[in-house]
Amino acid sequence: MSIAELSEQELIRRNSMQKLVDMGIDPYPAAEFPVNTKAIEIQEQFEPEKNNFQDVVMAGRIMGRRIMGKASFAELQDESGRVQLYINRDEICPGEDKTLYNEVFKKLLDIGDIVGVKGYAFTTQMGEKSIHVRELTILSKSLRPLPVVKEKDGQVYDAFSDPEQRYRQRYVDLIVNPQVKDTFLKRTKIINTMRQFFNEQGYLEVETPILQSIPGGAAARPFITHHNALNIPLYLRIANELYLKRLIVGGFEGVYEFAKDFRNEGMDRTHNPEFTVMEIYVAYKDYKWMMNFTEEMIERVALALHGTTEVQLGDKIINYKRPFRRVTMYDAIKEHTGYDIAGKSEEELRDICDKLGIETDPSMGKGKLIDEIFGEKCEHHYIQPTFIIDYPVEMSPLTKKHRSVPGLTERFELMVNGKELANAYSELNDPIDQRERFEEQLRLSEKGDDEAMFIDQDFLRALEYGMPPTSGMGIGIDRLTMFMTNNLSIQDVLFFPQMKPEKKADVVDGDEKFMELGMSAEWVEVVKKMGFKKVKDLKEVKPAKLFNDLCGFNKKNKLGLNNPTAEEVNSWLA
RNA sequence: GACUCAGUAGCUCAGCAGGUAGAGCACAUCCCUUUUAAGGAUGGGGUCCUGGGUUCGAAUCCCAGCUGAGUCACCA
Repeated sequence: MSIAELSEQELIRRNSMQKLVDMGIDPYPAAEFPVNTKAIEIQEQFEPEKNNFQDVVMAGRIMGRRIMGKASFAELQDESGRVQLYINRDEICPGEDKTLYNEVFKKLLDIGDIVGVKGYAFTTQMGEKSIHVRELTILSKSLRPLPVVKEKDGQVYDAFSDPEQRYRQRYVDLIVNPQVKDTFLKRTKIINTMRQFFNEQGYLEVETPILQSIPGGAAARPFITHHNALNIPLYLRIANELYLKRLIVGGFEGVYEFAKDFRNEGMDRTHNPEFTVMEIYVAYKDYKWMMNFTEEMIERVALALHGTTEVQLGDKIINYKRPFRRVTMYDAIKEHTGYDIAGKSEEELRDICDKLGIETDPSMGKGKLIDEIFGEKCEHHYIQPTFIIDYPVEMSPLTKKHRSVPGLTERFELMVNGKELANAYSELNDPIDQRERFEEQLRLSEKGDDEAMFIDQDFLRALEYGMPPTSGMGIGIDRLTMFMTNNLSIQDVLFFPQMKPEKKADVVDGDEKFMELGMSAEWVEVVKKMGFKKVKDLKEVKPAKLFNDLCGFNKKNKLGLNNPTAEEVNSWLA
């Protein structure tokens, strides 16, 4: 990287690093630095009268400094939080040589540097628990200035808040915004709580293929890739449902997977092209059992995270205390539109849609029409956790037909805050019925429904061997995390949300290419700083304009260079 | 994909009846007490997102593009 591209502060930090090296201090030492205390332990457990923490070794990042003559304070931040350091010149430099304090600490260290300290805990006159530092070790020099976020009385100043930068440079976001770190700690706790719940029941955590030759188990546009050795197309999975069911056929009675799925569709605050779903399948159960299981799981997650079932979400409080309300889809539609759609034909449904002001198109079948009515008129009303049950068969090609109501299936979706959180069925295990449903999907596809499912012949073969009655459930982990951590955007619960790639800097011609034109090195730097990255770009400018701009730049930036003559500039561009 | 808003110093943001680019923090030099959004003094730092246009003159007005956010469309 050429000097011209670095900011003043970056140059200063690089110089500081070089000075450290010149003093014989390695800015990136290799040796282990064994730590015995975390910041949070000092904050929570240090008591002066107990005289504990008198021999601590800590490491972390310097997040703030207050330098006063021969004593200073600094904020050390480790994974657990922050603790104040007290550094006294004559203690870290007992002899005549005060270099470590005056030079190394005061001048060469910066906010963002990673250091190790040895010392003892004490309380300052202001009453803050702190570490009295006896020994200071540089563990890693930081070459880029970190945003400095300050806070007083809960008020945050100069927050690092630009969403683009926060998502692109999540590492910076995590360093300076503690609530961000907290969200991700909670995300892991959600997953751990669920995993523990499943393992207690003896269910088996499994892994199934991400690269699939038939993208099945859901209706969505897949990402496509190509396998060279086999010379076949492969798809990134849109769901893992069909593989988990194959394992139930194989004799496992409870399997689950935390799975990344991929869908090549639009992105917004609730959709990312790759996202995490947990799917679980349990043999000899039905969707009623699964409802109880699901609400127990979710209540448990809420309690593990918050110690209560009541969780803030935006301006609402969601109460995850079970049992959740259960409403059939028909009742939901009756409740919010006044129409009883039981037994209605496709034509009648289309008519109802017209009356409700819902747009339809001819490719929509009965199921799709009902789905539209529910989505437009009902879904957003279900703020508190509610199971919507018994979906029309047309919308549920993998679901067993309802045991008593014709035209419906044994399916539920869990709605929270007006959004789908989980989806579950009594799984269709009748291979003849399943084949017919797939063929119906094929007809929909030919009719123009581009999200209809493919037929997976091997899956049908598996069902023909016999799958026990099974209930399965899938739950969006990203969405669950959003609900449980009060984040309204999926980007805030993914470490690295998908972004358009940053424009990579244009390729820059080497200095020597410019110098071949007859330019001196100092002017090459000026020309590059003015934005000419290639010799070619330079040649496109009129010599007179370049001459003017060069002299102007020299003057404006007080470079103090001797201006070239117009003839010289002419000769460069010749 | 459509519309709306935004892009100015390392960070947060002012400046927009067009007339020499500003503040706070951060940074540098100096003073300093166990200080805490530390304080005081001085100073350096900018392709005002990019490219066109209007104009004697554009950060500011107009057009196009890039990136992001929001709304909608699409989408379990």
